[in-house]
Amino acid sequence: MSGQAITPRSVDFSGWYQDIIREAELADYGPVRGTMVIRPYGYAIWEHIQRNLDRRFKETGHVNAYFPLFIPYSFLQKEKEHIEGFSPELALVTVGGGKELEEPLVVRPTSETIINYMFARWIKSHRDLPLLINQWANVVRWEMRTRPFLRTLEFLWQEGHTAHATYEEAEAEAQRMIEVYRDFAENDGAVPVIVGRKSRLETFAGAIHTYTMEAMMGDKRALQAGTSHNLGQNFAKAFEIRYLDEHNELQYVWQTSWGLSTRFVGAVIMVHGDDKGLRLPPRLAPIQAVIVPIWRDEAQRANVLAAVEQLQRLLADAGVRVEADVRPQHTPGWKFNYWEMKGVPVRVEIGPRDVETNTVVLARRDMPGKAGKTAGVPVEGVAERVRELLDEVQTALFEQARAFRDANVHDVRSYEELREVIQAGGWARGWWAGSDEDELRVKEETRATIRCFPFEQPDGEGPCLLTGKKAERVAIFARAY
RNA sequence: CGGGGCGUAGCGCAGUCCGGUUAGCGCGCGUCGUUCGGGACGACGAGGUCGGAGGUUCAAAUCCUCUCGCCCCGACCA
Repeated sequence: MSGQAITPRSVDFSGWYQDIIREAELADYGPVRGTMVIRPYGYAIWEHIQRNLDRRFKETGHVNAYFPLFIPYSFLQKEKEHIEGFSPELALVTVGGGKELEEPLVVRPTSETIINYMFARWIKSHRDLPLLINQWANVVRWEMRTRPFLRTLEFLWQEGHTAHATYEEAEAEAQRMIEVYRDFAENDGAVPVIVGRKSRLETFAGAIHTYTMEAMMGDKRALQAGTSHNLGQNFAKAFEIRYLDEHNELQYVWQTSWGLSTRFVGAVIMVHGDDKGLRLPPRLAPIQAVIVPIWRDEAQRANVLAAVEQLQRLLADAGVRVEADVRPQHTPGWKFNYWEMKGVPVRVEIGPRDVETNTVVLARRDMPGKAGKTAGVPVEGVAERVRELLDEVQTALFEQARAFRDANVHDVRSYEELREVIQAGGWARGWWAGSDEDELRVKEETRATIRCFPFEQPDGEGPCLLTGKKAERVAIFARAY
């Protein structure tokens, strides 16, 4: 912890992002290019992401399991589009125990193949369906260009894999899970998202439909924050996953897969962070309230520390994740800055004046300086007040991010308007009936891609912004991470 | 993989063009003292194979060759 000021966000977003990761002690670079060490504070955020997602998965009937890291290379080749999509970024193990392996092993880039291989052995009857499984795991994708949390050679995620009797059930599941992600992102992460379907070009390798939630970062670039796929019967046919239906006839299952990764930590940083550091949504914050004591002499110190201890217990008993920073070597001012860098949503200050009046000072991270500070808050009922404040911060962060997002999504009617909006860094929304080639052309000329066709669509139809043809839906274009 | 930049103390950098005492500075770190309501101050101190290898030279952080790594911008992607 060097304690230095970080690069201002407006000067160099990328530099700012990296500074935050270092200064808030979220992660460090690993010795191998493109790898990162997730440090305890960063990992704690991930643990809260896990906890909140896992609860939702269980509530929707899913169970956790674990599948192997190594996958026979031949498994990936069974699904044509899947292998084509992933082969450029595979890590292969060719030597084991000092001997050349007969068949190389793939370090999983995702687990559809190995999980579906197992599904084929487990699914016999319609009574075995639906099969709803999730796994928490690491995966490896040999990316060219890496960035902490957003794209690393190895990352942590969860991947859900399900099998159903009908297309309709699988489709419902794929959409249910993107809705679970949206609920999590917006309510726990305070990250507003636009949910929709990917274009054919952007659809997952091996899927028939890919759903996504797209979030706008502080530099207005888009980030795919979670995806859900309707895999149709592609893998079922590749792995012979069949069941006997009620009429004693063999049927292929219909499947989904869905994932959300440590990338979401990057989203939280880039959506909420400011020039003072991280701003964590209370529901994901490892520490929700930090107590900073203030004293001048030994007598005051004893009194203040006694009050701090009492306060800490009050808050902890009320279910607030609280920490007291009693380190003697730092001044209060230093600690204010330190915990602001760490993004702790609420700070409780307690000094001699407060002890005398049996009050505390509360400060909220989302509002800068004095505006977010309230003095003279009675200790009596302080836990309730802190809990309310945490809810207020949670809501405020979400509203702020949503206002920013909404202010930067622009409706466009022509290619010219689209170019202008993209050039200015915003998101462009417009009627689209273009072909894959048209989409590629837009990408080549503007570096923007179709992020999704939002579920939320305007009524009626309109002329395609590029071709002028009749379009039945709008697409959102943006430059993305 | 193309383009650009950079490797000197934990972090940020100066020194490199033009070779020459014991390689500096700020922050951080340790001890002691004074401090403490928005990044305190003083004194003393610890910390370096100058990314690596080879070469040129009386002498290399500095010049030459090779090499490794990291960051940024592109193409590819959660």
